[in-house]
Amino acid sequence: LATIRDVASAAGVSIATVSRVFNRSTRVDERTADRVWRAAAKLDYWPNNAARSLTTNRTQTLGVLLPDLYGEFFSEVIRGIDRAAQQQQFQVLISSSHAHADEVVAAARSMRGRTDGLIIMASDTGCSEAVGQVSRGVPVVLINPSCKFIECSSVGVANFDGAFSAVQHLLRLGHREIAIIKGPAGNIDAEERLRGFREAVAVAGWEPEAFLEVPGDFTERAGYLAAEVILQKSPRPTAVFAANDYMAIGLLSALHDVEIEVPQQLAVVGFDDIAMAKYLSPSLTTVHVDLHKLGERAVQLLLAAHRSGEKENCVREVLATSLVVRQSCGAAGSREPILLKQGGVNYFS
Amino acid sequence: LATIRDVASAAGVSIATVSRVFNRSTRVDERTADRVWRAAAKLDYWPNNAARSLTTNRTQTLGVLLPDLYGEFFSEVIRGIDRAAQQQQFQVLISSSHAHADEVVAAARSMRGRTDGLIIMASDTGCSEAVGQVSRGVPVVLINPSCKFIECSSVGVANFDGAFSAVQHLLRLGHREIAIIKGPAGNIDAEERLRGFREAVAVAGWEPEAFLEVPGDFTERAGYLAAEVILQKSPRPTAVFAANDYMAIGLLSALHDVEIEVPQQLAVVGFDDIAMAKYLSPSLTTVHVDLHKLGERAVQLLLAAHRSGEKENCVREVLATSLVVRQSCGAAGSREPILLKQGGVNYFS
DNA sequence: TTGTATGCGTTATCAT
DNA sequence: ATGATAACGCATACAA
Repeated sequence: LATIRDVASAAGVSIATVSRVFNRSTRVDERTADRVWRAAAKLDYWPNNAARSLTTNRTQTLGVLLPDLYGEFFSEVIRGIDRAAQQQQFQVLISSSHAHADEVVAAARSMRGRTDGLIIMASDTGCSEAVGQVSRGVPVVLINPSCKFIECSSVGVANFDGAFSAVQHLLRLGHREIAIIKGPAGNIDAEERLRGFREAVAVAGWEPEAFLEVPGDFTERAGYLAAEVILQKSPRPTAVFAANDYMAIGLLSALHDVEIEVPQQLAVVGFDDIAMAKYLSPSLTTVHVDLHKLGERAVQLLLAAHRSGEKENCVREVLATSLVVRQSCGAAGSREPILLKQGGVNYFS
Repeated sequence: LATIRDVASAAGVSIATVSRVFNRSTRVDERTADRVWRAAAKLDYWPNNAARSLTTNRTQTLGVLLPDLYGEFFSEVIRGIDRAAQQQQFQVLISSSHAHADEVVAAARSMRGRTDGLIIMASDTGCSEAVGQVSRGVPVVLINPSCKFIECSSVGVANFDGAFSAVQHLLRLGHREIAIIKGPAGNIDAEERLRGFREAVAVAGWEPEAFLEVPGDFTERAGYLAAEVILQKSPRPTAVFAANDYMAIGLLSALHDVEIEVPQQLAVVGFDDIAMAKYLSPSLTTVHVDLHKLGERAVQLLLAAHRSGEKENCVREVLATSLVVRQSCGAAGSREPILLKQGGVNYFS
């Protein structure tokens, strides 16, 4: 593989000139530059990024640390990250399966020297020191921060508000026996959504303690298994708020299997509005979250910090949610003619 | 940020010793090593990977070039790649939105010096020279190779076989008017699936020319719009083979909107078996592809080439497909009790 | 406009 | 077992 020296000698110039041509740093004589480009093309030369970042101390790369890659949730966030990064000529170094604090620290370390900054998603509480330790050297942006006390920019989702409005909607429809399928313990999103559920109940003048809370872990399986608990309670709930869509989907499967009609016999609401939600039957009423934007904003905050010399004060953003009323909660919900509603534009964008 | 020199002086040793401790290369006196670890911990030191890879010429990173990141297809492939890479202590550098040949070349170049190898997915035909040019310097593995003539390892999907068996199934159910919604022109997957469709028809003793072929581009929208064309044809088709699941989903939406019953009035079969397929109503009969394994095998082939000094002969693998018969094609298909079938294990793994 | 020379943080090859 | 030092490929301050 050709180096800058090969090109220099092939073009009859010094390596400094070759460097200048590739970096467009100083004015170079047009004919000299031309010779350089030719030589480079012939030798199939392109600067070695490892060497380049060693001298410049910039990598044009940002690292992304995720707990997992499964499902539409992460998929969409990554897509947002990738697009925003690409727009700024940045590359993306991904590393997943980091649930615990020590794994996050290890992954962050192993990226040292390869990234200009880190986007970390660690929804499990107890990652505080981990992030604190990591964020000393490199600018860090948190997605769905699990701790409010860290000095670190972050972008999150209005979990509380979303859950609150979803449950409020059920209450307004007349439901008085509402169950929740909770997310995993120690997960900040899960806890906030639970808080929103309880608050909506309390504000409506009821006792949250009287409402059934079924444990779950954000997997479809948990939603499926929750069905039994819910159906056995007496008086039987007339509505269920699942803390995420996958659990709602599992619940719908179970209800289908035991031939319980949704929403007539049991109303169901989810959270996240993954792509699948509108294709289910009945289509799923859920809390919409702009996951793409979540990733995009994380990148923008990170690059802002990176450019301002990392000394900026930390910025904390929270993305608003909106309730998407479909069929699974009864009443107003209807199956929308999916495509026609979008007009002529490509609705994938 | 601390460097190896800081640690060396803090521990009262030379930088060579620090390097040795971190690389476990030579035997180092236990007490000396201990001093080094302590000093490193105190200074929060970790080797700079850019510098390391400059001298070792290894990056422990593999690059992934994709045309897009949208949808479950890419999501699952990436997940397979990430897991396999992580298992081998490799990191993953992602770059998407590379539809055209020149973009692939540019992306590959911009990764020079940061990766030990490249996984490229460029299903568009005409990327031959691009890949040929790229694969000179770095080991490359192609996913769904668009050209059989390149000297390069690859792992693909049995598109032809999958389409063939899907259409054969429809023919066996008695359908004689079958339409296909095609994938984008120039896409190798789309072309192979079309070929499988035609061949199945021909083998059954019919004229492929007499069967309706509706253009599409793998998007849901295309499937939705195809409905009109299909329903207007006379005699009206009794079955449709969509070249991927997203188009099948779009078609199902349209049929729902105009109140055509599936499968009674029109049978539908898809391709890919994305997670959503089994939750649709009716659940979608489709050709299953192990996308996770696709990514995994790509990594394994790449690392094998990387370790063997890149001089190995190219290996070409093709992953088999299997038809998953559900409700949308009528007859045998039934809605399976999704979770119960999986037993007690976590079926996400 | 162009060339020379230094340093980036490491690993690896010699020494000792 | 440990230390000195030469690469690695490039950017850049300085000199010409």
